[in-house]
Amino acid sequence: MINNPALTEFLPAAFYQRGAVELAQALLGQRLVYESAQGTTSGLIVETEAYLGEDDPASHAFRGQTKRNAVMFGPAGHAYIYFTYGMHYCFNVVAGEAGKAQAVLIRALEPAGEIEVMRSRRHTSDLRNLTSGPAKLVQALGIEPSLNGADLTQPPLYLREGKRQGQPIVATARIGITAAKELPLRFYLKGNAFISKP
DNA sequence: TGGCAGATTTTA
DNA sequence: AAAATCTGCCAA
Repeated sequence: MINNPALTEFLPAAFYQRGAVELAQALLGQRLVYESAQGTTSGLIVETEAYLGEDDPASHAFRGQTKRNAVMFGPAGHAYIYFTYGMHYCFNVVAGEAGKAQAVLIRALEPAGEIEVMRSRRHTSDLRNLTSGPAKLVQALGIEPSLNGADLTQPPLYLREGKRQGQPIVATARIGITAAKELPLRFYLKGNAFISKP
C-alpha cells in the first residue's frame, strides 16, 4: 500500500504543457497536496478557472509582465500565488508554453487529507466552508506566499493523480471579475458539494 | 438564505 | 481607484 506506485507518482511536467482551458478541465479531480510543518493537507480539485494571458482582459498578465505576475510568464507546472483585496492569497497553476502567461486559478477543493489541521487553520468545523473558495483553500492547506514560483512536480507542494469518476464538467462565466466576464472559462464538477458558488 | 457593507493593502 | 475575496450582520 505504502509503496504502491500509482499512489506515489506526481503528475509529470508534461501534464501541464497545454493551454489553460484544457488544463483547467484536466485538473478537475486531481489531488493538490501540501506537506506543511503542521501536517500533509490535501484536497481534490473540484473548481477551476482559466486565464489566457496577455490577450485576456481579466488576467493579471493583460498589461504585460510585472514583478507580481512574472511567474505566469515562466514554464508550466509552477505555482503562481498572488495577494489580493489587502488580505487574501490565491493559488494558480501555470499552463502552456513559457512566455504565454496562461494560468489556471484553483477555486475549490473537496477536503481529503489531514482535515483536522485544515479545520483549525480555518477556525470552522463546517466541512463545506473549509476549501470552497480560492482564498479559503490556500488558508486551509497552509500554502505560504513564499511558495510563489514553486515547482509543482515535487514536494512540498505538488499534484498527484486523483480519483475522478466520470462526473460531467460544467462551464460557466468566471467569478469576481469585471472584464471579459461573459466567457465560459470557469469549470467545476457537476453536483459537487464543495464548489464556491452554484 | 440571500444580499450587502466592511476589512485592508498592493498594484497600476 | 480597483482588486481573480471572505465574513458577519441584517432582513425576510
